[in-house]
Amino acid sequence: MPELPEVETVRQGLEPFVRGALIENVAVFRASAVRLLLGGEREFEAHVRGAVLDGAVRRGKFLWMPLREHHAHAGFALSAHLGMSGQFRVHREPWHHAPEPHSHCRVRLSLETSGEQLTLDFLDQRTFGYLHAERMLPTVDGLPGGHGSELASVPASVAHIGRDALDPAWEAGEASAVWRRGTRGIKQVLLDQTRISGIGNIYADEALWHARIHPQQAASSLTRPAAGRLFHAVRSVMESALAQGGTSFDALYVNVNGESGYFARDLVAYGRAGQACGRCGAQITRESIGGRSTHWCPRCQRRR
DNA sequence: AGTAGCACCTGATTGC
DNA sequence: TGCAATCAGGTGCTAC
Repeated sequence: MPELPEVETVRQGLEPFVRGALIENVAVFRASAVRLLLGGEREFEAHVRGAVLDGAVRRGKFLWMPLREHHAHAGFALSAHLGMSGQFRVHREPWHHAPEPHSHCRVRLSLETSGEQLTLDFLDQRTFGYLHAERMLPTVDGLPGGHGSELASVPASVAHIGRDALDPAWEAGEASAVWRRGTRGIKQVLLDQTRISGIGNIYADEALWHARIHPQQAASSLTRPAAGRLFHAVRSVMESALAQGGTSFDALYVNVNGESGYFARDLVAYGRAGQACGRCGAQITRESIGGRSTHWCPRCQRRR
């Protein structure tokens, strides 16, 4: 569910609350919502309790909060993946005055930051998301590991993913060289987080519509101009969505204050099967590709 | 090495 | 009304 614009909205929302915040207490309500190298929620709790968070960083759909260099926590981060339905919610009340945890609340943290006591909940209906306490590794290229930090390091579980779709130092030519490898259709390549990180099912369909490319066109056959159009379409769609706080269809995606995003109004392909294409008027088609429902205009996105 | 298929979950909606 | 089937923003492991 949450793709790059939604995760970035969450990151920006968390940032002011978690920079310099001390984790005073932790409660894990569902053991499988936390991971640790050696396992066990007790160990997770012991690991993060007493740590000081140093801001919020994102690469692709992965989020993390580095732990400030300080005795046991040096070189570690509290990382998170929202999966299909994860969310962070900030309550500006201390632990004992915060609302009863929601039935989907998997982990609750109490934070102390510049004199204010906060309660930070991690909710996740479908439980594909998780929190993780893990070691930071240096990035292979020495470049900053993620959006929101200058540090050239990423959590171990993030090390395998590709460049962030909004990485300002990434250029269309480099991206298309990465995409062209292999035999799959371009949509499946866009969803492969090792080739480009941050795109999910909504924005893949949206970007392909804007670039007028058929989702099943072999990635290896993309012309240079088509790859360039796609690269820019990915960025402009993601930037527009971010400016509107992301796409919310229901309560499963909201920001840290519980507010929805408004990009659903601007979707031109995703979820519009049977409706008229906004460019040519043909009916938008929907079909399953690689196990994901895929929407495109059969007239202006031709396979070549 | 690259790729397809499936497992991991809960809950809302659809159809009989 | 009840119940089963289907679908949903994602990732990672396994077996080819």
